[in-house]
Amino acid sequence: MAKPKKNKMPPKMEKLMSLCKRRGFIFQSSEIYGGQSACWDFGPLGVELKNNIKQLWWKAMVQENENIVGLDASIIMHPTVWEASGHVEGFNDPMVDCKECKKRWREDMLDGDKCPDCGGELTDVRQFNLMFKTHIGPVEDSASVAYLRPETAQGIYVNFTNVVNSSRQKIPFGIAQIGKAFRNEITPGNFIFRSREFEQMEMQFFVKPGEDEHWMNYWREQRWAFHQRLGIRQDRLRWHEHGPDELAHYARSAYDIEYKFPFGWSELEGVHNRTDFDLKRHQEFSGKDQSYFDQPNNDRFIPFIIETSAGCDRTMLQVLADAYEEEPGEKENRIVMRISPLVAPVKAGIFPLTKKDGMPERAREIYEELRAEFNVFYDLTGSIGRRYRRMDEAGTPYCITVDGDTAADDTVTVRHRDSMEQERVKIGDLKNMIRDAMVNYKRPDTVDIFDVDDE
RNA sequence: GCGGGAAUAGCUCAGUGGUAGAGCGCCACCUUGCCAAGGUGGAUGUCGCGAGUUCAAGUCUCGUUUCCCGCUCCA
Repeated sequence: MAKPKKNKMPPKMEKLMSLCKRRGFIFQSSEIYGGQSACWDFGPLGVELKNNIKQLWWKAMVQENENIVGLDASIIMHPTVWEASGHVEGFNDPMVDCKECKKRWREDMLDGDKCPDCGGELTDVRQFNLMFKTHIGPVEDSASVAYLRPETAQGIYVNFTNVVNSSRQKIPFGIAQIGKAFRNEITPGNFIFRSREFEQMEMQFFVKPGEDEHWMNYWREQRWAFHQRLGIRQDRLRWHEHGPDELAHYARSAYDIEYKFPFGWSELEGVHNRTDFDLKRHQEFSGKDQSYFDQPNNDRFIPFIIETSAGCDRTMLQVLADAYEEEPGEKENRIVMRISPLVAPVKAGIFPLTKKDGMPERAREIYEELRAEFNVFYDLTGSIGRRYRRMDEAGTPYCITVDGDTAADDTVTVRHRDSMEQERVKIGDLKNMIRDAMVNYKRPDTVDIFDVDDE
């Protein structure tokens, strides 16, 4: 098994990053200027994949649940929001470094002024603020200070009463949002796993106190099912329950879904019981009533919140890492991305077998027909095998080839990415074939030559 | 921020003081009836940046910037 080398990331991560750049999934931000650390740009294939993941999440939340509605809140919010949320206090960590062993500690977690590890002398306290600070208006004085949101959830909480009053939703109901969040991480890294600008997919579910643990269980099941829908290998997913010492200040219980990345088991998303902490705090800081009136039962209460909070970029990295495989080939390894057709950036490549006998023209006709419904790709450059392999790296599930028989019987060769098998398919059946694959995809059980040991 | 590593073509790298290189990839044409075949031609570099030493610096010295890995945290 491949062990990570010193000063190196795991081999599979290097391979994956290389492919992502080569094929146009992910580029480093501002690369021509030397790069901006922990910021990433999504290329032509990457933005398709990411959009597909977001659309699937939105469908699973908003479209398939009549008691969940959407929201798109502003990134810059009133600064008091972050006092109420605890971020101004909680995201300001006083840090000290040991002058001897160079370890870093949170000053408020230490007893003395000596390093707990080696007993060395510690540096003076430095404040680390995890929130990006900016200024509203042209003058940089303290009155105009503002923060980029470090999480999207608060945009939902502060709109709770707006949604109740405008949408006629009754508890229990949820508000879903996809959006960017920003954290000035001290330790970003592992490709897009932890970046300073990232995207969250959050659904906050408002429930009656006492029914909170029931809904925790319900949403845990729903979120687990989502990853199966993404076509992720199940043996690489697990739950992690937060122990009492891990729980955030707002949480009563918390579960994380973890994925076995090439760099180890890491958190993908959380399902948290946030109690009535958030709405109570906003009621306190804003002076506006945040309670909900249950008319049929003549009952007034501040709802509990069950939060499902997923990292969009992490989910994308999960899909990419789970998909990446190398198989021994005759000359060199075949690299194939086994991405589910549901979220694959390109659903099919359409090729003329040769440039003769009107094949390019016929292939373009099919291309025009299919691209009205799917993202498909036309290519006539290089040998047919080379074109197949290019599509393997893009994660394209089907290659459709027009050959000499096509003109006679209106059939094409369909080459399957996962099995590498070929079959004749009627041109008129192509759309249904792709639609069906997007619903019924089953990832083959394959051995990953880069797989890491269990921890 | 602290410690370590690194920076040469799109990618992987070679080049230890004397004209800037290879493989792969990319583009064009030829060839090609199904898994990175072959041929011909082509584009692409202030060797991260700035000083210094030297007749001469990708190469030696100093500085600097950036990235990567590790350290507290989390989506």
